[in-house]
Amino acid sequence: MANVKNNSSAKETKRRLIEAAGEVFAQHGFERATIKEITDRADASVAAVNYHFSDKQELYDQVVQYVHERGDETFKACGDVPTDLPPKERLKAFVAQLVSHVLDPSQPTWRCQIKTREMQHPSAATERFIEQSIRPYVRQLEEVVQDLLEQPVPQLELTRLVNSVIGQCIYYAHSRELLVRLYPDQPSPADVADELADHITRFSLAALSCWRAPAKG
Amino acid sequence: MANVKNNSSAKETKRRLIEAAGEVFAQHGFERATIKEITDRADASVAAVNYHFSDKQELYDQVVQYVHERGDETFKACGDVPTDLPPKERLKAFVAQLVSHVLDPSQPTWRCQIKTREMQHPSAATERFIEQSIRPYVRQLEEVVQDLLEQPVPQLELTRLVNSVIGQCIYYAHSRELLVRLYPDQPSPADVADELADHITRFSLAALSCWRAPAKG
Amino acid sequence: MANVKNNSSAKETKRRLIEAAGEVFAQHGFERATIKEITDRADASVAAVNYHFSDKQELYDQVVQYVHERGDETFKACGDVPTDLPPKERLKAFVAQLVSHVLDPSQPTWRCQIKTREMQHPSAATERFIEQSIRPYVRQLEEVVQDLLEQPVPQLELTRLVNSVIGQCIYYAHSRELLVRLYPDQPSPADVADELADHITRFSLAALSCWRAPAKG
Amino acid sequence: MANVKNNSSAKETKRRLIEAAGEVFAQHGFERATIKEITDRADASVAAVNYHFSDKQELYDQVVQYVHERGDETFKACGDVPTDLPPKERLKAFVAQLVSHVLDPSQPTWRCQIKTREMQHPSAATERFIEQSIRPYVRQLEEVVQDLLEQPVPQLELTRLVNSVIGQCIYYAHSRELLVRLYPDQPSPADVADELADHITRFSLAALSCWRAPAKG
DNA sequence: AATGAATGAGCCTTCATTCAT
DNA sequence: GATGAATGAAGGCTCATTCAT
Repeated sequence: MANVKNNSSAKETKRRLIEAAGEVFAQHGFERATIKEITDRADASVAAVNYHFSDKQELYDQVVQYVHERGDETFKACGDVPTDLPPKERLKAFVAQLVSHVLDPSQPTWRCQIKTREMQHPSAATERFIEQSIRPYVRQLEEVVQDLLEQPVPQLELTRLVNSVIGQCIYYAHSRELLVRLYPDQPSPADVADELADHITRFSLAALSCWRAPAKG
Repeated sequence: MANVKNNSSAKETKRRLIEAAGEVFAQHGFERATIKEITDRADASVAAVNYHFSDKQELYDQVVQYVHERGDETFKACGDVPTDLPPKERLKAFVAQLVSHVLDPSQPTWRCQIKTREMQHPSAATERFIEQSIRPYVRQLEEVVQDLLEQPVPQLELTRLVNSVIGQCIYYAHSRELLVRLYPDQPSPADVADELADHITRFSLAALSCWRAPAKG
Repeated sequence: MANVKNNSSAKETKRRLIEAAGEVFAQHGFERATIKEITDRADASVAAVNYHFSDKQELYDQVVQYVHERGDETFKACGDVPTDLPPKERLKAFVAQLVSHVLDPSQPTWRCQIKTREMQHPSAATERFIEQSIRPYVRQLEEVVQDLLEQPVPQLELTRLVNSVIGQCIYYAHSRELLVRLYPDQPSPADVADELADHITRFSLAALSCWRAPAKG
Repeated sequence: MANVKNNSSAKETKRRLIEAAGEVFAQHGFERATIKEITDRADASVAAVNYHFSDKQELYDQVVQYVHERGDETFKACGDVPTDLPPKERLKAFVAQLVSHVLDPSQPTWRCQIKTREMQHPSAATERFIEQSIRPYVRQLEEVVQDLLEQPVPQLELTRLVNSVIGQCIYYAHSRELLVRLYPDQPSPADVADELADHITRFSLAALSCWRAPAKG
């Protein structure tokens, strides 16, 4: 009674549910998250989830979908980095994109947490995301790295070089909780994403500029 | 299998339960893991968990404890790296220790998974582990990195340099599932841990040898 | 029987549950009473208890509440006994009210049993009942007894006189099981409540009319 | 280890178990009482109960037995009241015995609680106790009351007169919790058992001395 | 004689899901 | 279109009891 949910069109309700589900799934994980908590936050009834979505699972899937949409944009933006830029600039752009993507403080925290969870146990939607967004990104990054080297290197070595770059970036997202504890007095990574991107770029450029192929076996 | 419970001392049973719990917790996470599945694998009754441990939670805690014991050994081993070794050798030793720790193929897979989960949402036991094992390791690594540089750098910069080294190592553990999908044809990281450690060492040494302080502002 | 759940509004279901719970709690006590037995009698599923009430405990509390509601009416009725009636008549009215309250054969047996249990280990609801219903009753009874005496008596003595009256009444409720065994051939107290009230009134009037203060010390 | 239970003969252990069980059964009731709590208090292992007694039930029965033994003594003591004493003195003695029995402060509290519980739901042992101890007591009390009256009264009336006497006594035991709440500032009944016995005797004597048979119909 | 180890039975509770309205 | 009412399934936990030692 007096449950005035103004402009509660079906779409609006679905959006509220996804938003709320994102928070709850991020906080508790899929299993521990309860539909009741989600619908409470979304100001809906428990039956609403099974009405608008078929399942708890289906709701989760759509949350994941929703999370990846932003990622798609981010990574596609890398496709727009002009190919005629100097390789150093291109590396800088790629690193900056990745760092700002995983640390973007304008994004609600739960998106990053969902993404981290998904990367550990990829669902179908995430596998698609890997293929459609991450793989092209990695391919292009490989090109950039190869351009920065004096001579061609075999694929395996190129992959590892790229991994070294990406690993530095992802670390701040994956090990967030560890870093908070190890360095409680340092600024939160999300607040200095620019500085970190700059640091990683310089570290990687330094390494690549001095790179020598390993002596075999 | 192994339904022989003849020499079932209390300790033996507890060990079996922890072992089984490790697998199940790693596979499903704390919530989804059921005591029944654990006790089935350990060939015990569900009540056994509440007898030997008081709780499902207490069982999980002891699993975490058990996991960290190995980690303690690994990281303490780094304390034994002779301090009079050349800095390059020391870096190599530290990287090798970390990589082999997170990828150690002789360890059951679930230990790594539990550790990853714990690092995302550290329990009390993990917080202790961070303080007692990881922090000393990081401190020493900072010294090594500083030694490799021509001149002293401020703490924040030193921290980020260390992060760049560690990030490369952890990446192979954290993004295991992603890497499997991106490079289905490449050897599993765990099988070439030595090569990876070598690569990361060389990449980091190259970067540090060319390192220049960032221009301020 | 009565498996017709057609007009099953929420209130109706709650009522059925409370009714059934009353019987079962009375018969077995809180601990031994099982939700299953309650819901079986109420023709509901075990989960219904946690839906309509949150707890087994909450259900019990509401049963107690329900029991006391009748008591409230009874004792409040004593407030309506005209104060200008002769004291003998007022005593008779008070005794009759109390006896009929504790023995009321129109009430299901379980109400009395619950009340007895509660009086032995009062819950919060029962403490409220004591304050709101019993204490005013006792106060008024004290006045009546004082009026029946030739001269004022100290509070402690007055209290004991009132206790002597009340004790006679309650005995038939508290020692029901004992009386059944001692006097198997006598009519059940509940069936001769009027006679008992009359007897107790006459016994008490006789005592009070001859009452002399005790010799001190 | 170092579990020095000096002089722990079998009998001694049984006694400790019964003592502990009495406390726990009194506090929690049969169902809620756990063997673990009992054996903890008795400094024994949980298996000891099933070893020394066969059952939880059997343990409870022996506790009841133990409780009634004291009652037997008390009530049998009434048989020793000289029959040639004046009826008033005999009444006084009977009331004093009953009051001191139910309020005896030298007895652990739990005996009274167990007894109260048992009177509400008599077990086999209690039924025996009723027959062997209470019935003779009531018989004798009936004789005393008859002696105090000017003329013979029918059995039913005699019974009710006796009930009026007994009811006053038992009230202080049964309604202990109620009295504590109604009169928080008055002395505990157990501490003034003598005064109460005196009061009840005088009240009853006053009533009986003025007693007139009810007008029939 | 006494107990540590282990368990089966049963209970309360939670939760996703269904369905009549 | 949306929900209050209700439930089946399953899980964690407690506890009296058993048994080998």
